[in-house]
Amino acid sequence: MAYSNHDGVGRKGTAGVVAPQNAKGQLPDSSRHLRSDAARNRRQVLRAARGLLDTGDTTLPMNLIARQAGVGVGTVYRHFPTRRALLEALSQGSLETLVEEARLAAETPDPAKGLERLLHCALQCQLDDIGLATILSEPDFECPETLVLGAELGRSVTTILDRARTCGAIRTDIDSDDIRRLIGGVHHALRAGASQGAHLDRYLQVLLKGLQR
Amino acid sequence: MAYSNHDGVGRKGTAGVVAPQNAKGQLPDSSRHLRSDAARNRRQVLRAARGLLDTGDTTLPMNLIARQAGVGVGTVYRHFPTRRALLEALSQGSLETLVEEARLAAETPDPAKGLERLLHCALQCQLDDIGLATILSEPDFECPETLVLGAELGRSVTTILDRARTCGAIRTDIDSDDIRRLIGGVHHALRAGASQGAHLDRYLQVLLKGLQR
DNA sequence: ACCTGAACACCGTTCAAGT
DNA sequence: ACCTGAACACCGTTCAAGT
Repeated sequence: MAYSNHDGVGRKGTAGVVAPQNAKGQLPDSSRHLRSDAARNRRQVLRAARGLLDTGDTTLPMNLIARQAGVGVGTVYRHFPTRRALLEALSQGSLETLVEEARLAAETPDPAKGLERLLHCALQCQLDDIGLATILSEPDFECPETLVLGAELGRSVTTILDRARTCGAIRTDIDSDDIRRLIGGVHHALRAGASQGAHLDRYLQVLLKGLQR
Repeated sequence: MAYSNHDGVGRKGTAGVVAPQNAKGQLPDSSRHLRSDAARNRRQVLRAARGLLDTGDTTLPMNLIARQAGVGVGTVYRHFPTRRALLEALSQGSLETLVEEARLAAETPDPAKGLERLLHCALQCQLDDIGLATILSEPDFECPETLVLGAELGRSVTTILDRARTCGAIRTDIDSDDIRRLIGGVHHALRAGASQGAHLDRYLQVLLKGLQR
């Protein structure tokens, strides 16, 4: 995935080659015009936060992050005024991946297949990055970049739903926000047990069948 | 509901007439053999905690509870060694209600109707008491009383599933723990939006249809 | 511009001292 | 038996002082 190597640092497993460019070869807005020491601090903060998140700890204590990143707390707050902002920066790569997948899903010839593809990918992305799940569970974005991405995601979902509805594949009273919430619910159900993603296919089947007309 | 007036104090709305007996006319185990001042402190702690929980705040800060209850922190810890224990005591009444409803659901002649009744009630109970939702999302109970109730609930759910499976009403690869997780997921989905329970019927329909063979 | 870290309020948890 | 609350470690957040 070309989208994982911007400044959000890598997620668990990925080796963390931090390139200052996104897939379009531009510096992300949030890192543009940063003094080099500031950029470095920002990366360190994100790296530390990512480490904590991959632990499964979603609380992201600012003081702890500052300590692990080797910066003052104030620096963390300067770069990320709220925990939400930090979370959005951490998950930007995952969100970009999901947005791209949703776009592809919306282009799938068979609308039912497109919906299935969308839901599967959304679940998998949230399982892979709990930060993504966290920001999607509360859909008011703080950062301009993620706001744009979220809007694009919403449009793709709406497109898929419209097409699936038109061909009678799904019930008519479900909108894109319902999908967001239901996917969040299934994700929650998947996490609420020992074997995290082991039941993904089964629960996904339940959701897909449940959405049928 | 006869089960709401034990020592768990009332939930939101209920006027909080605290009777020291449960529906069977016995003192709950946790309040038996308590010195009268201890019993009073326990009630005060539960009352304060319930107030916080009804705010929607599920964090239940022990120090704050102690302050609001007018007792020392140590007293809170003495009665409730962990937050989980406190949560279980708070939700015992709701759990009893749900257990009773599940028993009735298991006796419903039509297994499909029984399942529908069970799921509807489980969702409604969790919407009514977020404490119940919290303890059910992590099914290892600490208090003997709630442990027993949880086991009984599990048996009813299993009974309902067995009967529904036998008559071909539902898929064969869903067990009672799946139901617990999926209900928790739908509950989560319902909370993830402005209008809390407004979509209950719709999401419940999705789940019920999804569970069909 | 940006960074630092002290400062203050607050929570978690324990435990010695009380009645 | 039971209660109190000081004590210590730690987090959230701000902000004056620095470079």
